[in-house]
Amino acid sequence: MRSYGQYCSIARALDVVGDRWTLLIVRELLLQGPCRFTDLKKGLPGIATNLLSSRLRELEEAGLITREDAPPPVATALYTLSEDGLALEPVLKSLGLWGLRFMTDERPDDAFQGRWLAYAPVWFTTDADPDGPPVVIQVVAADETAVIELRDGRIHTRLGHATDPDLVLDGPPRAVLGLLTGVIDRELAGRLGLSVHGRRDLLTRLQPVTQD
Amino acid sequence: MRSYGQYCSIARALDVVGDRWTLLIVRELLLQGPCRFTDLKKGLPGIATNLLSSRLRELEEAGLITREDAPPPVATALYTLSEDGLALEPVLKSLGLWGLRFMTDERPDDAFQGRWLAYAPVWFTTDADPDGPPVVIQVVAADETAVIELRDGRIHTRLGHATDPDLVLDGPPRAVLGLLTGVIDRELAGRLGLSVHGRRDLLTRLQPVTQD
DNA sequence: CAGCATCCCCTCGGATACTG
DNA sequence: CAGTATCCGAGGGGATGCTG
Repeated sequence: MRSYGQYCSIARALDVVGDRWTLLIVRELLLQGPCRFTDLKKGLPGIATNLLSSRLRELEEAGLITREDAPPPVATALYTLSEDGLALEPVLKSLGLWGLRFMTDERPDDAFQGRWLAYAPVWFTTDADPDGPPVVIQVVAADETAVIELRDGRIHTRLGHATDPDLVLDGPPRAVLGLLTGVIDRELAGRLGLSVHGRRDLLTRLQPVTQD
Repeated sequence: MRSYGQYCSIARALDVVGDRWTLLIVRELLLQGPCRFTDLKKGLPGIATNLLSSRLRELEEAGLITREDAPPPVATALYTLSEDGLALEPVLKSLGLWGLRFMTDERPDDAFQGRWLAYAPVWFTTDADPDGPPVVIQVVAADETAVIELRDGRIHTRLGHATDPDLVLDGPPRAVLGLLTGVIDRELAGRLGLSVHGRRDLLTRLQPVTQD
């Protein structure tokens, strides 16, 4: 990216991560941890391979990622976020929190991945009753499944299925994620096709975080 | 900007503000308040006028700014951040905080403006002794002057000169801003050409903020 | 002079094909 | 699997011109 040529930390940050795709590559590395080329490509539907390889080179030159040859079982290059790269997490959080306001716009062709189902509750919600009993929520959206666990005031998520969840949410991504992140209410979620089974009272445990 | 086509709030945020110059336009509107076309152009050295006008149109369509015809004394259009636009402040703060790590790189041709001297302390530092006595610091860098006032735990800045400041910092932007934001120490600032007059002990009052 | 629109040129991004 | 090579169109930068 051409430099903005301004002695301002925002402009200098954008000199490094302002290129198209760059912040989404960092998102993938934050969500998945160290990745191979193909892992990144899968997580970034639509990116051209030449762009991905050139962005990875630029990120390495800027010191945001390191490229290592993985040990024998894998035998391929692994891209890992450096300390400077990991430090972008608050930037992606605030950007994603701001972007929630656009998640209700209907764009049926948008790609959707289970990982995005998993990180949203962790980054954008808090447990309203941190001292309350543990809760296990199963979420299903667009053939992707994830488990949200509330325990000790922390929110954990993982892909896959839960055994005996307290609450099950199933529906299109807009309905499930919209309700979880608080951008739509339960009534609208229902009209968008959300089905809820189990202890729906537990939904109040998840509260949208407020910025700063 | 071409959409990323992902149902992810980070990707959707970048669909709106990921274009080149867009976030810097928002920065100007946050720092200056409502602006005329020419105010923005002055604050964004290097932007082409056609790009500025097209970005302003896109920002208006996205609902981030409003365009109003100013009352008679000005008789020109005024661009103002909407609520959604103002909500980008935490994004710019976290981005700028992250970008501080690049402010020590020497790039002599970078443009520098007094406003950037003023916002850095407000966004990136806190008063380490909020109950301490009020402090007035005069900063001078690259012919730009600003006043930093610490009072009641708050940090205020304005462009211009102070009468009888407690402390005066004068030097190249890298030295002044680097020291204020904590990315370089006093010794290095001195070697970069910083001159300090007055109560240099007051410098400890300004502490870099930590992210999240 | 403020606020664009137009032009040219060149870089960048996107899609596809191809290789170690 | 992990990229590189290539082509083409879109977008950015810069200069200039137009309109009130």
